[in-house]
Amino acid sequence: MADLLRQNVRRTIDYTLSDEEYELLSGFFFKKSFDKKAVLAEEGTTCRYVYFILKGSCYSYIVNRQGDKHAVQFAIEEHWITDHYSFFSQRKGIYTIETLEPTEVLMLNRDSYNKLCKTSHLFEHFMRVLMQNSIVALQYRISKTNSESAKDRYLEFSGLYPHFIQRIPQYLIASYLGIKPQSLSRIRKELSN
Amino acid sequence: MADLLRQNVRRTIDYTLSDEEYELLSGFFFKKSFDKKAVLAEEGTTCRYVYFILKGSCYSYIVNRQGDKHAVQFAIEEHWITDHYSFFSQRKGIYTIETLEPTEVLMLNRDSYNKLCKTSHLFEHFMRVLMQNSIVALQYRISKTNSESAKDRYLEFSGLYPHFIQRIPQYLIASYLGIKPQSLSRIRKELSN
DNA sequence: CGTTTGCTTGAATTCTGTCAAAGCAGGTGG
DNA sequence: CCACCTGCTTTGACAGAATTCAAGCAAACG
Repeated sequence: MADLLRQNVRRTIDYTLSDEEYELLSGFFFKKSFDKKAVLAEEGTTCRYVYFILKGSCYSYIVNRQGDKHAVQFAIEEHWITDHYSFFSQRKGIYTIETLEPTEVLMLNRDSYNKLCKTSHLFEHFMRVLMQNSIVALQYRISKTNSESAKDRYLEFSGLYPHFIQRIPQYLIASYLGIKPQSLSRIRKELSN
Repeated sequence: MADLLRQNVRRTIDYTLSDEEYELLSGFFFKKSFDKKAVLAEEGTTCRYVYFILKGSCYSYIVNRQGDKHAVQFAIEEHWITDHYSFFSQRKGIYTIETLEPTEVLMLNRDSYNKLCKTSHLFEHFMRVLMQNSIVALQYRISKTNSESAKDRYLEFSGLYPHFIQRIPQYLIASYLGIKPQSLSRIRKELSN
């Protein structure tokens, strides 16, 4: 799909951009391709972009004091990803974002983001609804993390995001679910009986 | 503070509402008082309002299959709370929101919320930034839940929200942190040595 | 003043993590 | 084209952390 961004706007706020509107909007983004394992944003340095995935996939993770990586978010085609903390505050990032495959993205920097929000009520609306949806998902994830067993969380995850199960290595899914790869392996073994 | 809402707008988007703007805005809200343990929103029924706390405190929780309550969010003065999922989708709620003390709130229903967003770029901006801030906090909480021990999570929580420790019963804080009250009690004992 | 509610503590159990090793698959270079 | 390497998954034995069950206690409440 060439106009993945236009499609995303339509899906999100049920509004179809005219050709002029679409041209205007996409003028603020620029397209870029990354290899597998490329770093889009790095802990310790300011995250300067929000990324919209056109093709490929990536994930964000945090590193704790012991040096372990913990997956925070996955993003595939038509998903948005950034270090929200760093991007909005312009402070040092706390997450690293890395591609899982060769990946093509649209990038929007902070100035463009601000300008779009300021000059276009429609864009601000779009962003508000995107964030609304994120909050719903994040809060749901938190409540499930605290109230369900690892097995049930895995079942729910694989039900909600079957395409992720295909494309994302198991040790990252384990870390996303807050368990070790060995534990996930045992859960899967138990479920296969 | 009489104009807690005006103060919240100023703090959030660094903009001071004129008297007319403030009058116009607050005309969409209505004020209401609740007893302790009053239910503001209930699992299974559509959540019709977002609440802004003027005085008092409340919390949202989810109930799992085993019937255990799990605290999802706490809200005190100048905080916003709702069942985001239900409020925005207008479907049956998945969280219950209950007061912890006698509590005074401003309530905004879905129609007013929509109308405000549609007619006022400023309000939409305000909401967008509120949500942006929520996402930062929620994502941070998820990453810490998955990467830190219960002890470290408690230490961080009590450092970030010392006022919560004062006002919120320990068993709810335990549930917010994803552990049992007995475990939190043991953690606190260990920390006091 | 008795009842309820929340916090603490102990002992036994269950679940997840840790450590170590082996198996497996895909990719690379000889 | 095959052998090897590397990264990921699986498995087993054991250690450790959190839960469960149960009891006791103190403060708050009606």
